[in-house]
Amino acid sequence: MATTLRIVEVNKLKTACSSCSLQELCLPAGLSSNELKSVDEMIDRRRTVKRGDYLFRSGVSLHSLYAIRSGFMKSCVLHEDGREQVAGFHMMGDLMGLDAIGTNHHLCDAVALEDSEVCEIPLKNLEELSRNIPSLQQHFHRIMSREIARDYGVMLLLGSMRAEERLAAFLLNLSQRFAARGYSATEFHLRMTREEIGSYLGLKLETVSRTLSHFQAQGVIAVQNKHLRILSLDNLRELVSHHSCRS
Amino acid sequence: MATTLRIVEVNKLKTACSSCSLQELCLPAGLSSNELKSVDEMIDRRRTVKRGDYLFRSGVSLHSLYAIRSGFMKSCVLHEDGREQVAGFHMMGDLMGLDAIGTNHHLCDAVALEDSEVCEIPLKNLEELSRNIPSLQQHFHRIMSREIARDYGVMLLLGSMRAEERLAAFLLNLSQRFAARGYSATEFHLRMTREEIGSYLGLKLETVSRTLSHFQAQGVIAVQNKHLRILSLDNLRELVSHHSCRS
DNA sequence: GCGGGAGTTTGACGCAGATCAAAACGGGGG
DNA sequence: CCCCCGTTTTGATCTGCGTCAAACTCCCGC
Repeated sequence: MATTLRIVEVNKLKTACSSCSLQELCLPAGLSSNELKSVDEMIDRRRTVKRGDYLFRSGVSLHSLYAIRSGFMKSCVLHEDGREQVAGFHMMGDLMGLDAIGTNHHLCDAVALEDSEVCEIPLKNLEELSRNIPSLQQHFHRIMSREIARDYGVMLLLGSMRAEERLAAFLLNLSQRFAARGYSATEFHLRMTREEIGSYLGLKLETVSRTLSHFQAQGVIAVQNKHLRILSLDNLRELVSHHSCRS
Repeated sequence: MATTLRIVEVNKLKTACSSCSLQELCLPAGLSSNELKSVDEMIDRRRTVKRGDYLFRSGVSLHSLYAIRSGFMKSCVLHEDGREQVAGFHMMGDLMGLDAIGTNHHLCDAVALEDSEVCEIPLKNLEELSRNIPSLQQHFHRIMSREIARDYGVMLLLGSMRAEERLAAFLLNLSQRFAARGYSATEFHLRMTREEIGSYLGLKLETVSRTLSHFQAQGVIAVQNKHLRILSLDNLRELVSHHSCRS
């Protein structure tokens, strides 16, 4: 894995929040046009991150939160002994950097899995603005809380599911998230490698590959390299909790 | 496991935040006495929860966050198929219920592992007050963020550690948290069963028991039933990342 | 103090998934 | 267009932990 720390800044060209198609993912509903204007001003700048580059690295101090406008990223926690684990995959509308507020230092790496574009939101600005716009404050709290909820789901997955269930849950989760963004729920491009999937799911890449092949043999999905088509969402849902009938 | 839903409310007897020994865990430093007074008023009431009782249950709507004043609790996420997993253990100074802000419904059960006392903090009050007291706002954000950071740690543990490492990490974590609260870092009472530890760590109770016995045989700890003494914190630290020398 | 049920320990065995290995594939750069 | 290297697939074997089972301990209520 290349370890170039190349962070490319491109345009200040501001696509205003008010005209952003991700508005309803990113911002609370029902902001007045005045409030929208304040939010626009809060966004520091836009930044592009090329595939393979870091948006931020573990250990560096927190400057801003980042809302993903386009592209696809992963976040990786690292253990002191060099072990590394993918903590999440992030797509348009997701907010990154929340884990760093507590200590003021990022505790995971954020790496672009394809060329991506993010909005940089200085935490100070967000905090100040949310003091004045209650619905923004609530929205921000909800976003943080949802991240906690997501993490609980991952813990459940890692702690009590077998390989097939993990993979099925993973595919369903991607499916839902793509669907929520207006893309197909049943056909999409996996932007991460088998190894990254494995790392996220606590499995080895061979197991991921084998399990995908197995799903394909069962006619639940069709995979060809990174192109994935879900043939039966229902079967996939059954797989999530079907295989282990123990306590 | 008894499933009585018995929530006992006892006294409104208010131990003011200003005289609470957990103040520095719970609240930001440097509040004026006026601000402290506002915080006092924000706290709705105190509640006691008997060992085995629920503080809140998964699915019910969020009323308040709960700060633990004394005692020990666990939170359990449940999967639709009945599987259940311990998502965390919580002690004095910890804030519970953060996962529910996103959906307004609790997504885990909170159960007392010993008689406990909590402060009930209506979310609305907290939000309003933190709009007026910036340091409180920041503090709250930090607390949520730290929960996310903690979850990342658990994900790392569940996704990439072997049984010995998990248990060692778990004991070290308890040790640190007790120490931070002024208790012994090397000698404490495990309030949870082997099964609950296992559930939290993604292991079976037999594995937990065996691994503890193994640690004892190595002279790293001394366990007798729920009483635990750490004989060498350093050895324990080595165990966390020593055993697996792979990528 | 005594009985019983929940919690714990320990042993024997099996299996899901890790590990090792090798071949096939694919796509990006020259 | 072709080469090359990173990725994926598939097979064979190994192993850590789960599973099943049985005995033992500790409380708690009577």
